[in-house]
Amino acid sequence: MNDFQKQLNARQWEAVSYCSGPSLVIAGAGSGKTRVLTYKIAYLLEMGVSPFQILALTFTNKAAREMRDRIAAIVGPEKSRHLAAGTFHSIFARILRREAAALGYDRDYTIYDETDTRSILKNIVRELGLNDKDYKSSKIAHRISMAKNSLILPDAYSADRELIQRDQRAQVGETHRIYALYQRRLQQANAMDFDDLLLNTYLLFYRFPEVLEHYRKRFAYILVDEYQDTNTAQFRIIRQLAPPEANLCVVGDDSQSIYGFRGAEIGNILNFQQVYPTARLIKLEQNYRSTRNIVGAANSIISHNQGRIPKEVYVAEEKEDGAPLQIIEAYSDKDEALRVARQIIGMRGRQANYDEIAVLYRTNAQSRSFEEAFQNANIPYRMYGGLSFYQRKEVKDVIAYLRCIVNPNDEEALVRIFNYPARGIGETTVRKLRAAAAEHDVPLWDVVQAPLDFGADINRGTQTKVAAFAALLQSFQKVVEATGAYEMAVRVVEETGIKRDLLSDDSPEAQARRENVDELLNSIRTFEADQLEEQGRELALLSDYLPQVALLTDQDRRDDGSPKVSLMTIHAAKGLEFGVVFVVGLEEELFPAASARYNPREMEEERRLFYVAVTRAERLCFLTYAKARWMYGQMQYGAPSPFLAEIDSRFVRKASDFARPERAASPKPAAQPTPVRLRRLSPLEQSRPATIEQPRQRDAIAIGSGTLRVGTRVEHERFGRGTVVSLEGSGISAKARIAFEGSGEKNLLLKFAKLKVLDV
DNA sequence: CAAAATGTGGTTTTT
DNA sequence: CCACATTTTG
Repeated sequence: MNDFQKQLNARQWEAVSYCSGPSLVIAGAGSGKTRVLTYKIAYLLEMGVSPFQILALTFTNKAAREMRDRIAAIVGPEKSRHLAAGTFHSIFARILRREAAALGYDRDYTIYDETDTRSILKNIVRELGLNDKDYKSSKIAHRISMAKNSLILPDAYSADRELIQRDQRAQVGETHRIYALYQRRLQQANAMDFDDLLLNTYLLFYRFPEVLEHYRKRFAYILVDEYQDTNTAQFRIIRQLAPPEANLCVVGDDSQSIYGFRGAEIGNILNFQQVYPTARLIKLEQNYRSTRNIVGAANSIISHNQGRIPKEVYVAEEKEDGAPLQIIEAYSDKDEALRVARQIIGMRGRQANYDEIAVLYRTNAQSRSFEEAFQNANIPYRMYGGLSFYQRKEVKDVIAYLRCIVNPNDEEALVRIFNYPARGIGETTVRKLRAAAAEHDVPLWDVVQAPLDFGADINRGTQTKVAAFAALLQSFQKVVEATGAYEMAVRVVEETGIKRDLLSDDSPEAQARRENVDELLNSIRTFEADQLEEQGRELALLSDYLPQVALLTDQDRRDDGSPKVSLMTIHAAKGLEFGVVFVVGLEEELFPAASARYNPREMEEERRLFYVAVTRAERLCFLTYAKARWMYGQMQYGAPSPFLAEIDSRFVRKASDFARPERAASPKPAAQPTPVRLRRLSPLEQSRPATIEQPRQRDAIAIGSGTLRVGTRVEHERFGRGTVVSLEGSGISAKARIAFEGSGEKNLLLKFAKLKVLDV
């Protein structure tokens, strides 16, 4: 115990040892937050608290795994084994499984992913006869998700005039009806989407106080990581489980709240003390990660935000100043990537190894030029994000089979595998079967097993095929309760013809597909082995495997471990640290994102994102921007990000235009870059993009429906009515800047934008 | 039923 | 420009 205290600073120790009542730990970037969480749990265990009584909630599997591993390393695997430490979703999924019946679900419910959701929404939109231009599945999915995250059920949604009006303004006034149907369909399929795992947990506790009481008693100590990212549903569940005087410890940093766009409520952390008035506030402000320059720069960035929990992150006396942040200007996105590559080559071996370096960008689309440049320069890299392993077609296909076997009502999975591998059951047949199911209001699986009973009009040959398909699934279902998950999966791959299908093709792509399926099978085997060993079970079933695989992401996969430069979005980098960080694409319109420009709340989130990016760096931080960027098939010219000017000039240097990137061969680093004082851009400069060859300003440009001049009133399909502010370029590169009523100013390529001239 | 043509839209996304 | 989704075509 004394040991713990010695390994922590005073604040950290206070956070660890304060266990009687609620506490709010504000953990500045690099202040040892994970350390506090793990030591706190270890401390509780050492104090004799039973692991069963501790609930630790995180946002990622990775964070949960790390926490468990580190605790196990301190107190040993025995004591840490039975901790309820996991993501909100996985812990709640387990509770919901146990209590499924209370909510009218079966314990083997399926967890639907976004793809499943989108596909259902598309069907509903079609059935309701709504036009899918306005009712795009992504848009509807987002609205429904936001509602669920705010604990708004379909009935409440329909009754909420404000919500309905907001939807109507966005041309999706029927969203509430879609939502209601969507929920019905999920229930029918015995399925929950990600948001339901939270929503239904809340409902469970709300409707069944005795169930809540049970979990309240059980979880005497609750810890929450990354509290600034909780949404309303998560907050309300925490409040259910932890009454005002409970031993609740939430840890987070309001300055690192970057998921507002997804429903995270920064207010949860800002107002914590109002909900838990007796909460002890502990601030961890000493940064152990970064140099003085980096911390100074980060502080100056975040100081431009209003509405923060006051704190000043500082650096220990003995920590070095380090190099100032270096701003690198490039001519184009390609040039930017090239300069970054040269820097990396230059410092390789001396200042940093590949795996200590990260390139962080605002959008995934920016990764391309870096991939190219790194390939040319022979720099090994690993890209995070992009499409996940579990989203690959072949992986999803196998999982779809497994899902159907465990939960035959899982309609999305059933439809997916109907004709894979090809068995001559075409679209028409599926449509007929689904129609029959809808008409009789029964699960699709019932119709599949006896099409004629439900009046599905299909011919003799097709009937045979459908019957064979049904028999195949039934044969699996019969044995699934008594067969290990791995054996089941292997049998599926072999007996359904998936294996044959994959082997029939010897293209490199098919080879990759086989490897992916192999990897999936291996992961199932590993899962089973872990279960047998850890839980001391005799058999790990598919129904044990599926709930957790649905909650896995690509980040949960290991790679080969050879040193590589990391390429990722800033969002993906949260919680990580690197010796050297390149924050790239610091341009107006890109970072901060153009859409945030007129919205102070979003601007603050963008700024926090920038703060997160810079604070990932331990020793060196580079900030780069390109004066021109290839985007949407056009060269776009932009100005440097206004964020650059917000950094206190003491902590940055701008690389002189003549300073060459260091050469690998040179014994000493190149000459110190010349300091440049960043000043705020005057309004005039801001409005004029810093272009190399500025496109000519134009007085008038003719388009299909008339002639555009400054001041011309126009209408755009998506953005509505607006007024032309300026015109430039000609031919295919003709552009207009238009101030839209409601959606702000936009630069449009006339080649693409279908504008209608309104007045004459 | 798959390949080819055409259309579309294009932040971030821990689960 | 490029990734994708949908529609058309052999």
